[in-house]
Amino acid sequence: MAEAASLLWLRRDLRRADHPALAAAAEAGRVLPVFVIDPTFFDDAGPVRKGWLAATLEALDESFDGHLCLRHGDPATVVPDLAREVGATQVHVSTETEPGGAARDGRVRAALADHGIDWVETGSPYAVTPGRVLNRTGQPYRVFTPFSRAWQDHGWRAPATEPSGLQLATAPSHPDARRLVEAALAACPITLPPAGERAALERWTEFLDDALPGYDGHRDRPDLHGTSRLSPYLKFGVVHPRTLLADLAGRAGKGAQRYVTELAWREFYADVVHHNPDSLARDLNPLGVDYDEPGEAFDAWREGRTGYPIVDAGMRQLLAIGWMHNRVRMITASFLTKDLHAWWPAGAEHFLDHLIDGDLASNTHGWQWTAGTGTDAAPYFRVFNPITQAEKFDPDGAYVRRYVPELRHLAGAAAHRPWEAADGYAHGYPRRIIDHAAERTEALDRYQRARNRT
DNA sequence: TTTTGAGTTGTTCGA
DNA sequence: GTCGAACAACTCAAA
Repeated sequence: MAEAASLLWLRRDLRRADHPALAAAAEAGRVLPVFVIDPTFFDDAGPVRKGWLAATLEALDESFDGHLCLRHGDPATVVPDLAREVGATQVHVSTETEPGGAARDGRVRAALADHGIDWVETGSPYAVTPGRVLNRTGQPYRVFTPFSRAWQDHGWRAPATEPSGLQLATAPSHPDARRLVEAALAACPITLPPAGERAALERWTEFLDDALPGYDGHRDRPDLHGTSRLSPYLKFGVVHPRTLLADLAGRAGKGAQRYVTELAWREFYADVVHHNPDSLARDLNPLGVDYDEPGEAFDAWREGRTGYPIVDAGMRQLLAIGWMHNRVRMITASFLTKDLHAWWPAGAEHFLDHLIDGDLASNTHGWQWTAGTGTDAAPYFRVFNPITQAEKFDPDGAYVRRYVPELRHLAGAAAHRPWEAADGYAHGYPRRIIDHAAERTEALDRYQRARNRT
């Protein structure tokens, strides 16, 4: 059943609202929305990431009234084949800026050109497409704050209006693709948040009403619901940052400004990766520090049994719900890099495997920030103290008790120091695997030695 | 061109 | 308990 239509190949834009590429495709006539499960990316993904993608795809199919076409295979073959199958002369996409995806798009575009099919890019996953914010000498920014100012000065478009009278085309999904989605849902080891656009916008509305005024003060508190928890939706473009920025524009106050700044971080790291694609695999600013190979301590870190309550709570939260509070990401990352002296990619990979919001650019550069090898001119002496941090940001110990049952008998902040309680280890909580003060000194020594070598 | 000020998220020590 | 200084040195941006 061939019907002339434009293809809308969806990737990191799994939504209907505020979707410039959808609007552009609709202008050309009927639209066939398609998602291609690319083994190159899919096969290596962990069960949590696969599960979240699958749940998001199901919600997307529902929002397209069952018209989402699922295919499986190399997009350079699958997309041209599908275009010819339905007689499409245009393939519409949102620009992919991440290096791996951009390289793939280059191949798909070339394959389409062989068949005389047009490739049309409209919009990107960012308010400002990476590469567009430059300083006055035409160079990219490498420091966040100036970037953030220039990014806000640059500004962004108003949200795209949803095309009226959208005509959807139909093409059968591939049985393999359907099976993979169903299998991914069945194999997902955790309870996922509600997937899809409606759930994302409901969460956003709730956040605006309840938490935005206190966001600036509460965003650092893992024991509170002070953050928007929209990152899993931003990851697949279920909601676009421009939509959020438009909602924030009418709101005064520190909370709104702070949220804009947090969105700027996401855009900054995408921009840094755009200009430095190699920094996904290598240190942006190598320091030449000696690192230890991952061993038993690394396993203890991953499984949340380091004996440091806030670290273990964070690592267990990650495994339990596929998400970790940002403050705790920093604490656990500092622990791995500074207390256990591991090179950051081991930790970054573990995070990406388990986070439902795992974003390559933000994750990689967040880790490099912690390791002191990224964009920030990080003072080498910035080593997080897991106890001080816990007492500051989880003052009542509620976060620790939520994820570490062995410490639930310790009231208040005492949960952060089981070694000081007579019954601290009564319920099997592990002893500390390292001494923080000693490892802090060791980390500082290693950074010092590296500096002396250069 | 040169200079100056700033840089997400910290910790410790000593007064 | 609280507070300010010290912990180095470098890059970047803007005046």
